[in-house]
Amino acid sequence: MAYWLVKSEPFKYSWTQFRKDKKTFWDGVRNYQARNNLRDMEKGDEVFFYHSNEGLEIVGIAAVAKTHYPDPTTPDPRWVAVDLKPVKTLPKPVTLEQMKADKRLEHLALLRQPRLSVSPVTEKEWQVILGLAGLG
DNA sequence: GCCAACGTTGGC
DNA sequence: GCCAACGTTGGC
Repeated sequence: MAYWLVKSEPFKYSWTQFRKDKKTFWDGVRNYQARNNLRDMEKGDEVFFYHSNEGLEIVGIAAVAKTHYPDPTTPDPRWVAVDLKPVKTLPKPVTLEQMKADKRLEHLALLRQPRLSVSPVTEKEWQVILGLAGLG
């Protein structure tokens, strides 16, 4: 069981929309590191859903519903997609500011590589963020 | 295989 | 809307 974090611009695809859809394809990733992370996802892995540009906060938790398959949005075989389903909305969203301010999260991949759209989260970091979200 | 140019992302 | 950071592309 591993933990991840995905980013989405709320204008493009928001958490609210995701909850309504009950499920989504996580596609359109065009970065090798992010792609490798997608490929490493196992069914049941949990994933923080982060709003970039607008909000700048983790708003919910999703889970991997289906492991990687070829990205249907491109004929290029290099890229993959996964299916995600929403698990729960955070009682208190965790902002980027909060995470930056927390010494325990200084190695968080999101903070070190802000441009990576799919990044790993360690179990320790996961627990810290759950705590900040009011789920500790 | 290197490196400059360019495009994209995302925080501010 | 700007700009810095970084990944990718393409010429040599």
